[in-house]
Amino acid sequence: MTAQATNRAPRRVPLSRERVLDAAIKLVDQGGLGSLSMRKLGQELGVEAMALYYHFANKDEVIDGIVDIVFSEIELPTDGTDWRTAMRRRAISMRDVLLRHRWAINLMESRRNAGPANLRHHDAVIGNLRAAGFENAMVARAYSLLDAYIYGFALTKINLPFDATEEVAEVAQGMLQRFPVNEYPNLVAYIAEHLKPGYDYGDDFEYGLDLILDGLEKASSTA
Amino acid sequence: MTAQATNRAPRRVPLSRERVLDAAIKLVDQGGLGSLSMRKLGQELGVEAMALYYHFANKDEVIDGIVDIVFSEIELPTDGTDWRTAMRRRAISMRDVLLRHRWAINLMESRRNAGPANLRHHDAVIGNLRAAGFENAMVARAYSLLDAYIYGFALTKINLPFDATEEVAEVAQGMLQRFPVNEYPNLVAYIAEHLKPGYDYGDDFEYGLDLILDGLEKASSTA
DNA sequence: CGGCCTGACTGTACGGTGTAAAGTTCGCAG
DNA sequence: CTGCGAACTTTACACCGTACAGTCAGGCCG
Repeated sequence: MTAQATNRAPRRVPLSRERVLDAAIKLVDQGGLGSLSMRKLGQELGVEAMALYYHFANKDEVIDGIVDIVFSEIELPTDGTDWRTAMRRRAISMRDVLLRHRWAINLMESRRNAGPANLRHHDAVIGNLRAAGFENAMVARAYSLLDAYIYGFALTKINLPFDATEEVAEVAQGMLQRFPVNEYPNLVAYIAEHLKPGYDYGDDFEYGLDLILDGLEKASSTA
Repeated sequence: MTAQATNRAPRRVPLSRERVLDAAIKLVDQGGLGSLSMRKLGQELGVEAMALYYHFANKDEVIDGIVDIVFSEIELPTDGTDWRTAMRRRAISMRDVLLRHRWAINLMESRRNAGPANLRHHDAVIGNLRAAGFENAMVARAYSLLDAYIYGFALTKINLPFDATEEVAEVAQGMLQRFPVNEYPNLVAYIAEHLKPGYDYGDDFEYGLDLILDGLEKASSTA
């Protein structure tokens, strides 16, 4: 039972891409992309920063990795689901994922090295639309429109400089206070009438989503 | 005619917020947000980095400034224009502006200190929709939907890791090469059939925009 | 068993970043 | 001429990504 008996474990479990990426996601979910530094990441793993470069070529490769993890969390269309249901579920799942990983939005479509989950996702969506009879031009339009809406919604919602509903009016008022009264009458009226506590900007997501799906359905049936 | 005669101009024209912001926009339009540093900005203006802190509290204030300049470039609805025309023109103008200042998208809705152009923009859009008879809840939905689409489209288009149409297929092929053949059959088929030279992803913007405007029009008329 | 190799990691260093704090210089008011 | 305040510079600090060289344990070969 002495320590050296059973070859007492290598002085430390070696790193792995997976362990590093998990730690990176944790860091970044907490403090945003800005709080992901190689030094902090190393610290989180009990290792010097430079150790990470044994497993990743550079920081970008780490980011590629966590982006693909985010993609893997989005619900894929299952075979045979009709396109409208599949797209609706995907959109809502994607919005949830993006809101859970607020840092990811800017990166999802910008990486030159798409990971397997990313490609799988695109493959499944395109497959579902093609199976539903959409021709290529229509696949492109539908996909572009839906993704733009989902990303854009997540982007605007995440970037809103307030979180809780209660604060909305306050922040808005604060912004306006620095300007002459009645400089922005419509904005003022709108805020006063509409931004009451209880209003959640996020509720409008499904309204817009269904409006878009309606439009696509009509377009695909008359084509 | 000697140099000291007419009080030979202060050793140098002093900085101004405007001059600084112009230089900042120039830097950032060329090399992205990442290439905006206080030192480079100072250098651009023939001044040490710390001189900027006499005119701006910090770098964030500089960014607030250039974001508001971007807002000021978006075409505002003019009084009396019917909402659909106004929204369509605004959307296209906004897309153009965002594509011209690719770095701005992430920042447009995230700044805690909205500038005057930003507020003026919101005021004008809300004013137009209200004048068209949209009630507050509908104003919120329409605005949210349109902005999400515009931002999302700009975001996905800008983030596309290729520029010229010609490259699209190549880049896509490059991504796929690292994976087993037939791992992503739908994606492969789609790329082969649709991403021919000549296809411009950006052309789909107006299709989606009109689909959304159609939906909003129907909703507002049946309300 | 001795020697060596190699996988995994550490140490040190360089040029970059934002910005706090103090020092400098110059035009102008008194 | 004095003094002051606006505008700018100097210096410094803590942090960043990462190049490059060094270290050290475990496994393999003779």
